[in-house]
Amino acid sequence: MPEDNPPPDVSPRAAVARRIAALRHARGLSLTALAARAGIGKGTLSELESGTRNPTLETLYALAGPLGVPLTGLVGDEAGRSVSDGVVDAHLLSVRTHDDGGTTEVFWLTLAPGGTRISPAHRPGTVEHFRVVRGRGHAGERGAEQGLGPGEAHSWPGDTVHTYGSEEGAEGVLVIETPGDVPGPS
Amino acid sequence: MPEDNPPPDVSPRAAVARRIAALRHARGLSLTALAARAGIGKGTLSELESGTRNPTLETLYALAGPLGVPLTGLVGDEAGRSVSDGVVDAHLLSVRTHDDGGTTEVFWLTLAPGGTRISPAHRPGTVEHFRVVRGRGHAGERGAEQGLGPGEAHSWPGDTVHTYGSEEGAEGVLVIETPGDVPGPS
DNA sequence: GCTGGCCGTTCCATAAACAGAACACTTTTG
DNA sequence: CAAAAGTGTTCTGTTTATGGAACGGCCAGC
Repeated sequence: MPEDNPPPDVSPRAAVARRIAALRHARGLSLTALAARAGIGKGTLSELESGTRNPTLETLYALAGPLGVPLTGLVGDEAGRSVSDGVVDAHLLSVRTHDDGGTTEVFWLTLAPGGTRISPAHRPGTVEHFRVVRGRGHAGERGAEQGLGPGEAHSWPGDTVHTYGSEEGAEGVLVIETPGDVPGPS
Repeated sequence: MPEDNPPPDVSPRAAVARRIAALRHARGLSLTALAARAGIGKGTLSELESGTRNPTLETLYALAGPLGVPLTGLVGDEAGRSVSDGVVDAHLLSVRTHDDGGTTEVFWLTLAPGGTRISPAHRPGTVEHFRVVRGRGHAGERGAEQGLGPGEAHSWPGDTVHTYGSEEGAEGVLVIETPGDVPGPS
């Protein structure tokens, strides 16, 4: 049965809702005040921030002005954001979803000097490719890491435990390919 | 004269309309095909591209996936400029300028079916790397192109004439490394 | 204690965005 | 040359996002 099992809420609606509410609070504006400045109904804004509504482009545009952000600041998804843990900084450049449900993610990876990060296994069939652009580093399946200098690349299965690291620091392009077509329940 | 000079149309609606149409053409998708992949009505998409509709957030999100761009790529101003000549669509994901003046550019390349593009030599020392993610294509120094399928990669010097092409269409990640060496004043 | 102002939420009628069908038109195929 | 398959646009009824009104909760000032 197609039970609607909403995961952790990845919907763009919830993300935008959170972002608007956060920006409004940061500006010290009340819901009523922001609605007035944006020229939209306060009920609209209320339900929008609670994630129960699916705003139109023009509603978002009306809000972007008074909030002092470009439209991309409201809808900005994870692309362009960095995830950093002090050792590895992964800057997501692109996400592609393919017909079969597989995805291709492209990251700019910055490895801090002297650090190593252990990454858990991803889903079966995942493949990772890392091309070093600057510095020297090492990456690959744990126990089978390969040293890499500028211009060198290495590929490995992402569905086992793997590591990234560098002694002197390194930067490069990381491509993660996740397969689609998980045998659905049918 | 009370001519209501129709403004250059700065409305977000028209801008998004143009962007979606441009991306769709660059991918070689028909309106019908894109609507199907996005899971939206074709009438919806038609009127959306003509600028007569005010799309909701979720409609935009549905389109972003099949078009292979983040949401910001649809509503953003220049977020990731695309250069297309009908055969090759190069979507710039990232540019890095290094200390020595060298640069690394990361593109998402979409090769239209049945086309080949000849690219002139870049500056000496430039190196290009192309990794195919979907479809099949060929790339490399002219006369020494290499056939590539999903997951395969090829590197070649960018300072000679080289080509990109595909019979059935292909997509992948292209990395162009330009050396520093700029006779900087210092 | 009341009273008035502002807060955010919930409800309502209207306008419009939606999916899909019907359409005219062009290109391909036999 | 006719049939078939493709293109994008226009029309339909249904769904839903919208602005505004009504509502209860909270705090200040008389």
